[in-house]
Amino acid sequence: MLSENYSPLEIEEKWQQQWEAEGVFRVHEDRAKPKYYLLEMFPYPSGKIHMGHVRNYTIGDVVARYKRMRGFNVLHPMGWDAFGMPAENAAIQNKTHPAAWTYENIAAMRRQLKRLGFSYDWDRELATCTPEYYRWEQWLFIRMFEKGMVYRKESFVNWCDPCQTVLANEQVEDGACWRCGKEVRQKKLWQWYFRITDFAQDLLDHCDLLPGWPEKVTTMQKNWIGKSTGARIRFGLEGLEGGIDVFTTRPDTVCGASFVCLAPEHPLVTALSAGTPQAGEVTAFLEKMARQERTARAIETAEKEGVFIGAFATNPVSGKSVPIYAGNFVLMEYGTGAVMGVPAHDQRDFDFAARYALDRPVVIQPEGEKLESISMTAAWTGPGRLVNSGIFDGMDSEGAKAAIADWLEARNAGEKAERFRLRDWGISRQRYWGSPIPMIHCEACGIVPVPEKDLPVRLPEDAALLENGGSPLGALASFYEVDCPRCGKKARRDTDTMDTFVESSWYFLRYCSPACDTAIFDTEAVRYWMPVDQYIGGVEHAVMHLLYSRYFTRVLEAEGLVSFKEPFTNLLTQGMVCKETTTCPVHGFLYPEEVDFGQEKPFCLKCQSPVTVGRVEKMSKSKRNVVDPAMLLDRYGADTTRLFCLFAAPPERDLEWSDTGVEGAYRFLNRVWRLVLRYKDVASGVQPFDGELSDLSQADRDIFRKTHQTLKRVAEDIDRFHFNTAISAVMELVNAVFSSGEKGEGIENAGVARHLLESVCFMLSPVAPHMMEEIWAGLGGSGRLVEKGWPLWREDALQEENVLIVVQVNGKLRDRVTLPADADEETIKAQALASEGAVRFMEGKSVKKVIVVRGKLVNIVVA
RNA sequence: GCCGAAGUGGUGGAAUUGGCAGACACACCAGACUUAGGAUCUGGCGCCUGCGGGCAUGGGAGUUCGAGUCUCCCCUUCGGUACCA
Repeated sequence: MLSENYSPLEIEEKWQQQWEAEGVFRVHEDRAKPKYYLLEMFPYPSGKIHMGHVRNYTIGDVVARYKRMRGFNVLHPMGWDAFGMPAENAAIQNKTHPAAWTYENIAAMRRQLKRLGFSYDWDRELATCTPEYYRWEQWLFIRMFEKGMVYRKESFVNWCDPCQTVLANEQVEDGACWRCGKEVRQKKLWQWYFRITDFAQDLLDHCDLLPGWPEKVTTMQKNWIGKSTGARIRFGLEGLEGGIDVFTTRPDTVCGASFVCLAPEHPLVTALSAGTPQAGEVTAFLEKMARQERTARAIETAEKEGVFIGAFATNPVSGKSVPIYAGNFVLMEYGTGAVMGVPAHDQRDFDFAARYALDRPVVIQPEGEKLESISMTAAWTGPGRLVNSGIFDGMDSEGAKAAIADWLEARNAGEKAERFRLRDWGISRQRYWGSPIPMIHCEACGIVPVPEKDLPVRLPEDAALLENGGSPLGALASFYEVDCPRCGKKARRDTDTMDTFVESSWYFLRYCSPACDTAIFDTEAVRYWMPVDQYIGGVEHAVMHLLYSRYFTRVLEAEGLVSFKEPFTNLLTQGMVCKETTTCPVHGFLYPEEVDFGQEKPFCLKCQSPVTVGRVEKMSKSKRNVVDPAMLLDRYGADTTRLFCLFAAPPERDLEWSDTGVEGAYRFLNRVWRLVLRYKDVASGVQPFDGELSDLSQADRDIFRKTHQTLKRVAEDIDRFHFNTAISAVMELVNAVFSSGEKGEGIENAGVARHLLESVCFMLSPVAPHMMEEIWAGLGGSGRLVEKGWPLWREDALQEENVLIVVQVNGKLRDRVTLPADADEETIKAQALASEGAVRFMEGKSVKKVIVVRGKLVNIVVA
């Protein structure tokens, strides 16, 4: 039944069809079994899969298949994050419809994923661009609106010109758009916001309650949420009513304030400077600031710049009068938009004071040092004792923070305060290919949600997509002209669509009951499957997607729709797939086929210049260092591709592409095939050996023992996601069988051979499922491997008869002795002391101490 | 600047708790089989060596009978983040 040669393509197609026909990966809630929800981040349907997908989904598939074999009821779904701008851009370029483009891509990528043999329950497939999906997103939006969790406001937003849309703060990287990389500018716009900041504290607190997440990711989330603890302090306005609120993390330094500085956008700047001699200068400064891009202002490590606005403030603690400035380094959107300037104890304030010749009184004296205002070259930001601070003199800075805040609170001039860096999530997008926001603007009634019976608000198919600009829905009268659901008068439908990150913030819940058309999800199904036991994806989603998903889960919990706060119990962030780049001084990055590597020094085939075979970087089209998975599948098949991805590097680390590495993976599978051919006749028609070890010959006993040891090692390695060492353990076993066969000691006992072949088959089946299925069937096995239990190892069969004991003298390896595994400590010690190597190095010295570690080593300490 | 992770042969990487550093693989070298080998099988493969051994996990100190692993300092690389008050 097994063919002479391993022919992957034939085998793979056959088993993929078989699995599909039998529906072996279909799952249902089964309360008899423990559940395991395994999820990989779903892809954007760009058209074809890349190596990053292959790696991500291979890791997931190994775990899914393994967990099934370990008796879990495994939910392993796949779907499409299908809304987004590439579809729209492609539509404009190719004159197709985004929907057509998207569905074609989905079909193509589905075909590719199927070719890789992933064990998905395809019956649960979903695409976020279908009305069946986004209908529930609109439903939830309305529910959030009714509870005040979503609101509308006009403010400055990040605007990307090429993409013609708004970006959330999380979507701006280094002042540039996360998708197209172009610089982002600020624009004032009416936008819908999710009140994610309401959950800032809760999201932060639970970062420490996610032991299954990499610390790296929780740290990034904590930093993003960015909580600062300090105080709000109210400075009085000299000669006027009211005051200026500043936020500071260092209330202990308040007596060292020598100025107050406002953000240029702060309303008090114009109000206070009006009518003063400085008014003209202030206006000029504000105009200059307005002209400068706000992000540019933030990016530049620009020199501090400001202007005195002609007014003075009163320090509520010291009573001192200080000048008020407007300055470029103060941000309106953080804190209160105003700061107290303490030059001696804050570096920014120090720089600003240096430029405008402001005082820098010292109010914190560090231990064992004496700071002098005159001689300081940098601010002292460490701890110390308070000086020049009136009644607070002598206190330590840490204690003074609370004391001063309390003192201020008692006098109604301030209080302890907390600030978060996290801002509300702006989700309006002025684009077409997204979920319409289900709201109607009525002149009489204000903002009115679309009634539930009218959901979904379908995305119209006939919107015109314009090369540059304007919201496509905003130009489509048939879409926006509606009657107010409340008063019936003419009203206007909201023409923005939602950020596509909204769809990916709850898709994991929808997989539990993807066909449910009466609710966002079936409560019972969610109760059974959620939370996701293991989530796998790229670390690039550490902030955006993972934070939004945690937020959404909290919203649903607050609404009583789910009974947990954290959607993902365990998270694995896999590394990138990288490859070396080749650069020509004239033509830039080159494709490998544009280079002649045959010469001593490789050169560019276009211009003959010598090229640099450069850094190993993430595979990307622009760097021209991509490997197309389709090519691998055609050449080696899915099993080899999967094996390579798992063997070449541990999952969290970057995987460096290697042509010869793939060859190696292919070679190993061929070797396994030959091993099976060698023993399949002996092993056919018998049961795996399960008797007494003493009934076996020495050689068979060694193989049998090694097989059991390998079963244990592989299970433990997969449990902790060390797929590379799991595979190497099987390689060792295969090597051992080959080399014992070479010595003329091939396996004699048919049961031992059977046990070996079956074990190899089970152990490799999560990695190379097609080939193993073929072998299993060829050996006369019944059923499908995923439905089988993982073979258990026998404790008694793991035990070695003899152990190798390392003999050290003063910690250096000097000899090795082989002893029966059950030898007692005295025997071990005696044998070690008598060993040749030990004797030689102990000569002329006296033994001080002998350390015996049973089963491992003896260390003889001499002097 | 701040936060985090990582530095081990020519290369990718092993080494659950402190206990033989370099498993497994790639590359390379040699042998066997062969008309042939880019197939297969077998063996070798950290560096130095006077063949006794010595030195080796980014560098330096420390703890320990014993350190890739623990502690402290420093260096490099890669991520994240930044006038956040």
